[in-house]
Amino acid sequence: MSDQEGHFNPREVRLQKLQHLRDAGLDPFVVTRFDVTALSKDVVSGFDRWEGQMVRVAGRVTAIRRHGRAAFVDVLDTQGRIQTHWREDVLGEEAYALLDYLDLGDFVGVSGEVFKTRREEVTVKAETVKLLAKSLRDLPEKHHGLTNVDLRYRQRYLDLIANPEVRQVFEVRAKTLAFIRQFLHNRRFTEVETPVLQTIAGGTEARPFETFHNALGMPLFLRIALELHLKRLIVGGIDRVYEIGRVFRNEGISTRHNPEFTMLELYQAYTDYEGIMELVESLLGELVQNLYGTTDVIYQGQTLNFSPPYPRVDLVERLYEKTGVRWEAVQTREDAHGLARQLGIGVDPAFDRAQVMDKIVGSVVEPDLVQPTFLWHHPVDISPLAKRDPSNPLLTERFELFVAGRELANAFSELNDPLDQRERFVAQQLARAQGNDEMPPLDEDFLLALEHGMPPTGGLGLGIDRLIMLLTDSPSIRDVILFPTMRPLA
RNA sequence: GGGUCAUUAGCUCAAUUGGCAGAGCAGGGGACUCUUAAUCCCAAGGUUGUAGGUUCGAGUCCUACAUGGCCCA
Repeated sequence: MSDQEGHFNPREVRLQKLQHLRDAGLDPFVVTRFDVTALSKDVVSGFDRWEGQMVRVAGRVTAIRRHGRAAFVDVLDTQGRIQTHWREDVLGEEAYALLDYLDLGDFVGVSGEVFKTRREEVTVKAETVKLLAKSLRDLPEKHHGLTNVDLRYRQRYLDLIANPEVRQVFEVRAKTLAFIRQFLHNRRFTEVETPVLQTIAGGTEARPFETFHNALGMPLFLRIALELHLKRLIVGGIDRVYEIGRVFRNEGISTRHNPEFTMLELYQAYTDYEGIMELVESLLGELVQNLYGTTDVIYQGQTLNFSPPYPRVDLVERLYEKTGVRWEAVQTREDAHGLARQLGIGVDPAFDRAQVMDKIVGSVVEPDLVQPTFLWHHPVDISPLAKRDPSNPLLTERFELFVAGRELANAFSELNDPLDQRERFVAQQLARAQGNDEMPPLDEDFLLALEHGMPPTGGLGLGIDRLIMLLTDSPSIRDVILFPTMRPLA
């Protein structure tokens, strides 16, 4: 490089280096493979077995420390960092000169013997070096890494390079999903995939995303839940069925909400909500034990113990203890808004009675539920898909699992009475007609399935992203989603 | 949707009361064969998010907009 070239920006300098390499017949982009025989962490932690062995390592260059006719080059591979030592007298002048055209961020393949430096660092003594890909852009700053939150999400690949702990979060996510699949397989569950594009997006209350199918000439909606299709499969005789899938809700974005997120829903015939409780407790207890070798997880400074059984808290009773008001006393929409006002809880004036009561429970009951706790026996008026409690038809056989004050799972004995289900759907249509656009339209096709007969069934929905947040001590849902929804830059 | 904070070199950050925009890392030139935040010398790098306004003078004060964080709904 001549003095004159010093004022070019980093990308131009790198382009010039690339051109020089191409001119010299060393175009990195024509290389198609490099047979890797060792990974960084394996070699570093198992040095006794690797000492003196020839290895071929490959990865991204993250640091170059030149000392005249020798240099240390740090290589980052999928497991971590390993140091390589390049010496002119070993590599030869020509090969060593590659250093003049090497930049941080480039990919190299290095082969050589494993040894330890005087400072006891496990190192590969480079005997051949090969540039495998050139990077035209700077890596994030080496001391502080990439801290700009916006850029971390937009350019997650840089986040993964600069912040090793990010990788760990997504490894835990992958292990968790694998564990759940194995756990459910052991319990004879079948994994299925059901439509994302639906003519009616039901199964819960939420505004859907709308799209359009050109050939059919009709609007379609992205699913907001997995529920109604999985129950159709219970009708069809798949007695234990589950799906882990993306659902989409057209709502605000926050540290706990991303417009698309991942749900586990499972349905097991011939059991009820108490059978599902046992399943959830076992699943979470074994999962945490499997991941961390203990049933304790520290989340935002609080130690959460996932070993079963979890306490059961009766929703109506707890609300009474906290407010002195019985659920049955709140008869009308006005009563509910009055109670919210009295408790100092701000609610959308357009909310109907059920929405307000949901909000009140969320404010006075749920924040106390730090350790894994089942909140159960929800009133039927906020549980349109749950079976009634035979001993009290105003309540349902339903539970929600709370951890760290947040809802993690929702489950119930599934309503399988097609006539009762129709009545509840019809009631929803009334709310829909009054302007509640979170209410799904009546799903006649689902009712038809129910009329063919659905066995008694326990069902569960569990938010995977929130579970991963708890397991990885992540304060924001965006920390557990690789590419969270972002507004594009102009 | 509301409030609030932030946006300065490729990256991470400074800049007193409104008074010459600076450093570290990365990049460029040079020295150096066991360094690891390598070290040493030299030079370069800026439309301070965008558009307006106030002022003799704006990174700093005002307005709008853009993007993001946090809190609330």
